[in-house]
Amino acid sequence: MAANLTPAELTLLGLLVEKPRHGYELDEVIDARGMREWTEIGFSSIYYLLGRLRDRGLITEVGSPRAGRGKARRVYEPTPEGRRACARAAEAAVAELRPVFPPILVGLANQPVIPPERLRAALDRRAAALTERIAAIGAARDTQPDIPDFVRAIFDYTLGQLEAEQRWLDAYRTSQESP
Amino acid sequence: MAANLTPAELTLLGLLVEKPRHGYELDEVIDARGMREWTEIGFSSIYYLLGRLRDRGLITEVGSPRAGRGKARRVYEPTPEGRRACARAAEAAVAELRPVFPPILVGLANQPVIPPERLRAALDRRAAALTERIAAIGAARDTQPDIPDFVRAIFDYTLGQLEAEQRWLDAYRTSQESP
DNA sequence: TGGTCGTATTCTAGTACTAGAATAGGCGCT
DNA sequence: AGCGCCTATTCTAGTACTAGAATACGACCA
Repeated sequence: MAANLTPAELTLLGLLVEKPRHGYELDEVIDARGMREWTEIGFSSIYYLLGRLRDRGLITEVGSPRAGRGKARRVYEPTPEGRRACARAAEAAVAELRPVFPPILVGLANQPVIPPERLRAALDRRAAALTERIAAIGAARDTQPDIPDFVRAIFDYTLGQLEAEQRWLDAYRTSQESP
Repeated sequence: MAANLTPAELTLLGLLVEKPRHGYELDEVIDARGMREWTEIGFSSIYYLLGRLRDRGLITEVGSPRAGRGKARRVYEPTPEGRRACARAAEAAVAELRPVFPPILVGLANQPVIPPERLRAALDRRAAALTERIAAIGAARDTQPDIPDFVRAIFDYTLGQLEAEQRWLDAYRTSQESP
């Protein structure tokens, strides 16, 4: 049994399950869907990851159509084993509670070394960024017409986390104000 | 100006600002405070990271006391530059809103490939794990007597995130039940 | 005095990943 | 035909990190 897929591998494999694609196209899709930031898949790692998935027998080259000018593309699609691995990995990712601790926690752990006024300013900056991002994500969710159920779930999850952070931050800032 | 510190580097440096320590002791402290999981600092990377911090002039060896039997320890303490870097990095970590996207999002993005009954079971498992962890963290926070303010903040932040996820999960599960 | 125990560090070899340059190769134009 | 152009892939060299084995070395004990 192959080792589990990393989040990045699962992401690419999932896009290939959706439909066969070639490397360059994967890069474009990642951009188009705004997945660049959170998947942390850089351009240069796409071919590398594709190579690994292929070596593990999870995807296979399905043909090399040529589009207008340009070098021949290598289009990949998942093998049956790849489809199974994708479902298994997605299921595991949904079930596994592996809290990911954002850098702010490390920052808070070192809070005593930050001069108080700088700490306050840093918290203010975070609050502003938070408000802005919540608005942006809310807008993205509400303006798009026919979001599939599962995409809406991603928006909602993210918004829930951000709003929880906002509440925490409000409480923490007031508690700092009057010690 | 040195590049920014990674979370792992900031963690170690922060522990050294607290008080001078040697490698083995850092490993013990990380265990004792339950930081192993979320900092993701393995034993074997401690000396590696210490070496890098030293090469960058952020810490310096302060002596090699010997304790009972055993090889000479190398005790490090931060340099003035190291203290500054620590404060700067901690401040940046507090201010910077860099959402960290947990694997569940990748799982949700691939939700359509998961058979419905397996998805439901996976969500159930997550709910159980979530309840358990919330209870454990709540207990840890409330049973310890004199938690410093900033440590309580870390607990509260984490609890807030987990509870938000719990609310989301409840809503999502019921929405799945009756499509 | 020599063995072995416990503590702490260092070394070795390997994996994973990344940035950016180099390359491949057909298309369209003149 | 030949030349530049555009698309897409592949290569090169390096960084970062990790697991686990190997080593160092004084203390303690027979």
